[in-house]
Amino acid sequence: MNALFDTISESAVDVTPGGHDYETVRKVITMLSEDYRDQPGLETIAGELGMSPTGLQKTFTRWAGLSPKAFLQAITLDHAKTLLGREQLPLLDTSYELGLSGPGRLHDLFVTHEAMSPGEWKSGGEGLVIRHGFHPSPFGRSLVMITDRGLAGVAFADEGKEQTAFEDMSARWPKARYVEDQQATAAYAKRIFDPAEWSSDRPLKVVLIGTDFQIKVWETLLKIPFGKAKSYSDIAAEIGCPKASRAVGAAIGRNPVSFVVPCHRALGKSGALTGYHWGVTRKRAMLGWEAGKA
DNA sequence: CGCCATTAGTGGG
DNA sequence: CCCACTAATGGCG
Repeated sequence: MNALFDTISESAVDVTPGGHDYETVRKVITMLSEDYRDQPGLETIAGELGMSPTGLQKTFTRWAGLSPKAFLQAITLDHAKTLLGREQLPLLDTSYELGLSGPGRLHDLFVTHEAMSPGEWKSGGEGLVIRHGFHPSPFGRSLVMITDRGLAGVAFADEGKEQTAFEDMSARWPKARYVEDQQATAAYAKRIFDPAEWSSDRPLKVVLIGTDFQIKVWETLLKIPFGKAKSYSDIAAEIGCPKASRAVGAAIGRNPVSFVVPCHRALGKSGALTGYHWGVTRKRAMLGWEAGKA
């Protein structure tokens, strides 16, 4: 189908250069979110996109692991509420102490993290060398940033907006030295977006650069298992600041390592998506995608 | 009831 | 001052 298969091959997810599948999915999600009152059918949507219903069906299933109908089900408010329901995590979880995300679920992205202290990054990343590159992902083009201590940033850009994403990220550590190095970041991209690469044997090293409060919030996000979600207020309670849910939201919004630190798994108490730094549509896509793999 | 819109309280940066 | 929150309140089918 696509002759230009790149380094990330043989996966069920959309890893085609340019993230073509995601582009289709993004449009569908946008349409559904706008017209959710009058439930456009598969035919209508396909028509709008200039695709055949079967073609759309195929693209969808390849991307999400779900039929469009099931996907629609997976991104409703109702489903989001289900993600929030039940299941309290033990407050002191062993895997958390080890810095692993999630209690041993087979297909989860295992992460070891290290916090960079305020003193170290306060200078705006002075002395820090950050290598970066863009790569296709199931959620559009992703910008991956690494230091010699591990992964430091993951961002997303729609077609043609790469520069914006880069500026957004580099503004966070204005004094760091930025070096383009696609070769180095490609390995990370592959690890991050292909579930087949997720394994506890070979944890992904992440360096979290933020304030104490932010780090606490991000660590809490890392404990939310794949395919689940928590409300901002749950997270606030868990870090011992039950009234700070709004501040939690702000901290989550500053998470520099999107997707890896699963900020898309934070929802409003009602199940509403409420916001996402790289666009609520992308958040909806991530939750739907996880629903298809969970 | 249920679904908005508005408001006040809130804590971190 | 800004903000990816939330519970309470009041209006309107």
